[in-house]
Amino acid sequence: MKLETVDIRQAASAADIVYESLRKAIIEGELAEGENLRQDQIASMFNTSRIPVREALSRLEQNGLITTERYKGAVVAGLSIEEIEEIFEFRALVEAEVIRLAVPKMNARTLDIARRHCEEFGGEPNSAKWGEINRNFHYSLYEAARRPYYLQIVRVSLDRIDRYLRAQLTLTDGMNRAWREHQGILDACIGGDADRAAELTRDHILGAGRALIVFLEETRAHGD
Amino acid sequence: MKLETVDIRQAASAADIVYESLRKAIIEGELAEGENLRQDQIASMFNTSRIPVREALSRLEQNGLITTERYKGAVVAGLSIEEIEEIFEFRALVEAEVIRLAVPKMNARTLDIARRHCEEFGGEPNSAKWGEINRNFHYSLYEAARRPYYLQIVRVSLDRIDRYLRAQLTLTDGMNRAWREHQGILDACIGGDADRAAELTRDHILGAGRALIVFLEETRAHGD
DNA sequence: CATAGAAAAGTCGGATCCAATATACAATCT
DNA sequence: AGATTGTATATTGGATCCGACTTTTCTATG
Repeated sequence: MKLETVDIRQAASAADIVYESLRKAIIEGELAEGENLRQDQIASMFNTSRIPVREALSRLEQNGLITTERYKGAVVAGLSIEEIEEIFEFRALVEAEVIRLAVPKMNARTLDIARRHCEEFGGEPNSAKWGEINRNFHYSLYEAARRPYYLQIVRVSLDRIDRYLRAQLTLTDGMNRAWREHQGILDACIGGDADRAAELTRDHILGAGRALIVFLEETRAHGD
Repeated sequence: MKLETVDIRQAASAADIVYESLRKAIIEGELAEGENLRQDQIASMFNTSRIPVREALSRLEQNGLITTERYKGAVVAGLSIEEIEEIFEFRALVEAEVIRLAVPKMNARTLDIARRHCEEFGGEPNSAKWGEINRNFHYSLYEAARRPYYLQIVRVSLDRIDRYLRAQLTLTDGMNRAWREHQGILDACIGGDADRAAELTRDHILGAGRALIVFLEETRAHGD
């Protein structure tokens, strides 16, 4: 007898679940910058003890999403203008290289998936979904590079600024511009022009970063 | 009355201490690849309970130094040839950029410190100290870039391959070559030639990576 | 003697309990 | 009244205990 076996031990630990939930809540902006995270409170939300919560918080701190102070607790991390600039500069460097490495390895299927994500992006005015769609588009192209180490770092970098990006894109009219630039990047990939795809990706990220900085300097100057 | 004030809050938790100790032991190769890490064994070593140990292990896993499996425990992570290649490629990209950004900001003091680290490197045949000296040299130059985010990522990347690097450099004669290349990089920095410093750094890292791969393919092929 | 199955030991993840520290607030003194 | 000190509460970090799962060992049986 042959059975379709399923690995029942997906056994995501409680800590995994808490970690993923909090990560999602932070990058989507549900938990505001500076907000306190009480271990007890989180534990009761998830019907668990504080132990897995502490492990989750420890991981979040490693990834820069929260800061903790001994005997004081955890707060959602905010980023200074300088830190945001640095992260965008870094992303521009790394993601441009990733897509340069990816283009020669792309096949029709990759490009087709990316094209669908790109179109999806155009017709979607919902900001909550925007972040996911944006990620899907970029990652669908990056995957072809077969560079898991790069991608993991890109993911962590993006996590830290996703929240700000979304705010800026929905409040200003950055989404149309982002869409056009995505189309340009996709065209370069289809044409097999790795250098051009890299250059456009770099400009796309740096441009978004500059727009975000301008936006933040305005809002932060006028007190929220 | 004036007192010499001392911060009595020894800000290091037990988990911090365990984490740093294990990290050091792993990157210095004292804990061999594949070695099992038992929680209560480590706990008794540090005269503590398993709780801080678990937190330390969780952080080590986030940084890729160990892998854990539910109910089975943690083992020191090994890297495949492909993973090592990818990390070197990544380091070459990022560290070249960091030094390019750093050169225009270097002052006499920075260069003097770097020069001393470089000389120290030449006269030191002890492999245990080599890793530290190598790091000091590179970081003393990188610091000038004032890019904490880049540097943190460089640090984590280096942690993962430090062990292999050291093995290769002591068993083959890579140290003299590394020393010469360090001198070249330092000269470019002194001359204020950012592009040249970046190019040399890139070559330095990629060259070390290639040498390491050759070394590993030999040793791994012939069983240990 | 080999092997399947049961029992025992070892290990990990999570719950609960205790200690250390911080914060808020009331009491006291000038 | 204002500042300072003591106290009560809240919160975190660590220890111990318990249940789940894996691995190993032992035993019984063909």
